[in-house]
Amino acid sequence: MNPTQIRPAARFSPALNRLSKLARLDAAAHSALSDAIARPQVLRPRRDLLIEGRDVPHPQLILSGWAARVRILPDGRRQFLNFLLPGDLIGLYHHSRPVSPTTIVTLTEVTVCVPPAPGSHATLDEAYALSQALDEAHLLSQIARLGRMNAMERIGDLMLELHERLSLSDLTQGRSYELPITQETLADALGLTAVHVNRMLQAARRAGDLIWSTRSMTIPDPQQLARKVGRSPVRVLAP
Amino acid sequence: MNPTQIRPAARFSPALNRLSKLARLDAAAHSALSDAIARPQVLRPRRDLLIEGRDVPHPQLILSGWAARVRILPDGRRQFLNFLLPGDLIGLYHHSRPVSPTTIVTLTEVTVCVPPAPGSHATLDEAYALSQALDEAHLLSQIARLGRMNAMERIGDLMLELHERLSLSDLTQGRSYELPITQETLADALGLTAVHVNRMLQAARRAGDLIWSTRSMTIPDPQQLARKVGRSPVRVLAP
DNA sequence: CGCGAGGTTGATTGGGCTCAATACAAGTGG
DNA sequence: CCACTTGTATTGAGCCCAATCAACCTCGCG
Repeated sequence: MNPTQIRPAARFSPALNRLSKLARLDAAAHSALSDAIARPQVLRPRRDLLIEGRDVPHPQLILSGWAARVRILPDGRRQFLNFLLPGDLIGLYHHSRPVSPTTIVTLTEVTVCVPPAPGSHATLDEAYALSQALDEAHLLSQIARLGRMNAMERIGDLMLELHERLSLSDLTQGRSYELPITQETLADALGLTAVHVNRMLQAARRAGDLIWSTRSMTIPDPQQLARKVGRSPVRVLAP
Repeated sequence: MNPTQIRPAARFSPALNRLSKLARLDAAAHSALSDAIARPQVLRPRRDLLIEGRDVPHPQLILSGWAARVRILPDGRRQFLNFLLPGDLIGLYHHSRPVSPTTIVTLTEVTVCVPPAPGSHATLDEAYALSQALDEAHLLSQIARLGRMNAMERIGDLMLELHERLSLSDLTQGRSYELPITQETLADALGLTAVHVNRMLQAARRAGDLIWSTRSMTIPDPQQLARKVGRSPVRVLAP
């Protein structure tokens, strides 16, 4: 079956699911979101979704594919600041005339839409706020990762985070998930070189911690890996 | 003159100034903020302002002193995620029952107050949103710093950022500012060891880039240093 | 005067980088 | 169908930046 023939609501259900799980959307919010999703926009890989220093015209919701915030140093060194996955919001600010603090670039083919403006549905606003809080928590984790973890721990920790995040939008298959990025991209997210990431991934496989093959990642024992790298799950909500 | 005898509005003017500069506060917002500032709370160094995983009871505004978000790894490694300076807001979330993603600890004696709740003054909300956007931009910078800069660049870049931020609240004296933290604290913010920070600070002095003495930092030529470490100022607002 | 925190210095080690070559698969055009 | 290109992954050798370990110094302060 050709995936383009699937109804948007079904094709982009991961993004919808994520927001629905964050806050229980009422019928009106859900319907407004569905309407927005019905007007998707597709971008090829390596296209800019936002550009550092430019005005942010409106927020966007990732419906499918992977993107990343990126910062390039004057001499060409590149750092991916965080990954943006289906269900993630970008460019959502609450002040007037916002300017993007970073460029956001697509890593794969990406589908986005313009979500309902904040302030129209209380439950949706709650989902937006939660999404933003999660985003902040992930940035903080990224800082600790880069500042105080060694290469092996960084990789393990990030792979666990991605599993955690993707499972929120039902994009995991048990202990596996699609990881549609190159080792070089991974390196630029982890503050390492591609060569070293390659060696560490092999070491992780030998240790039975991570199995990477053909754009897919498997974590045989997430609990054990979490213990090994000293990771605790991200939480922003009281139980 | 004993500083405790100064009126709160004057003593804590740096924090007030910062928020006033972010958005032009109208009289009502300014007065509400002044009322809040009139009920300050003082904390000694090394006290927790928020604890990771615990409920956030209400937002807080730093009136004086330095604090930091911190993450401790199970084996004791410590990473300061960002510094919190006078005028910075903490624990401001827009969803119900927020939980703090990190512990926040005072580095010096710190004065805080509970700022007016969001939603009561439009200009104040604008200032809150801008403050939050700046905060996010600084987190992103911290990620690039840790991921892709060497020790010397990290130090220069952070010292420039602090100068930039402190000047927003008029806490700079020309090219100098008070830096009331130890080299070990700096090391934990920069993902380095205290020993190495010490060596690099000496090298920076020899190079004429930074002059650190008795808790005070001077940047003889900010422009030149910015060029040297490849830094561009943080902006979140269209001009 | 003794103590402790913070700062300084030297010697050594090592994790991750650099440079370089090779392998391999997917296109792509002749 | 093959030659060629391009992007990605892999492997090896050597080096360097920052960590580690260990003294020692300085100063404020009880």
